[in-house]
Amino acid sequence: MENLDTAFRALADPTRRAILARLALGEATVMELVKPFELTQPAISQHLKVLENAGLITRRVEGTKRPCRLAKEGVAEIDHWLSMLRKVLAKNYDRLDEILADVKPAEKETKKGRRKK
Amino acid sequence: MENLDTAFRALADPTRRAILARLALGEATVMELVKPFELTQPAISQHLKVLENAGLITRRVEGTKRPCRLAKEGVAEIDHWLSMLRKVLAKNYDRLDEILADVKPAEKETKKGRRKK
DNA sequence: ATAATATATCAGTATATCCTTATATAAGGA
DNA sequence: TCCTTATATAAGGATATACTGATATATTAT
Repeated sequence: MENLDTAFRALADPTRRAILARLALGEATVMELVKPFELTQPAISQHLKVLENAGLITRRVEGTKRPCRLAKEGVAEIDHWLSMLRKVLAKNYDRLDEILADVKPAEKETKKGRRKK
Repeated sequence: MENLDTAFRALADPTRRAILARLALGEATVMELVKPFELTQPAISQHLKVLENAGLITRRVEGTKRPCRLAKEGVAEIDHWLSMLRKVLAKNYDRLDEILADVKPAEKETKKGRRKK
């Protein structure tokens, strides 16, 4: 699942998350996305490339502008993977906790008392 | 939000996602986690450190073993951030689409016809 | 004590990432 | 046509990552 690699790596950068957050408000051109940051235009363009490759945004051509917007599918894919963990944590975890709660008191004496020095 | 950086970066590696998937089935020790991979034990230990720092797993001490398990909170945090995008994409996007559908036909003539050469 | 097992840490290396400046390309307007 | 604006790409440097093999540490068994 190399696509998830790309997607999660894309989300690992605060600038890129901020860009996505901005795009959540609606389309924006590259220069509009540059403004709020103390970064150069090439830097933002490179971030946008990363986001596009990750399937998290799409771009239209409008004259010399390239308005960007969020891509449904990309977010959905990530979401899908996370839902696996989410389910486990929501449903099974409590039961697992009980199991462990049972195990812990019975835990083999760990001899911490006679540690050297 | 430096924590989200760490969390998403942790998820960007397929080995680490596989480890999490394994832990979704229940606790496992380091050596148990090493087995399924063609990686050395130090490699897995390093991945576990990354996952722990990201708040995605926790570890108990049990004799010489360090059983690992998923950490609810970490997943929740990521989930929380993603829900922002999810909401936008689920609720507002269609409306945005309509707006853009309106704009597009009115889009300024882009003169693609007279491109050089 | 000594050895064995489970795990962590260190040193080194290859590759990737994030930024910058400089430059290329493409469209729109004078 | 020439100039400007919007964006992309290239080159280079600093830092981070993902491994490996070697070694350190802690716990348990003998």
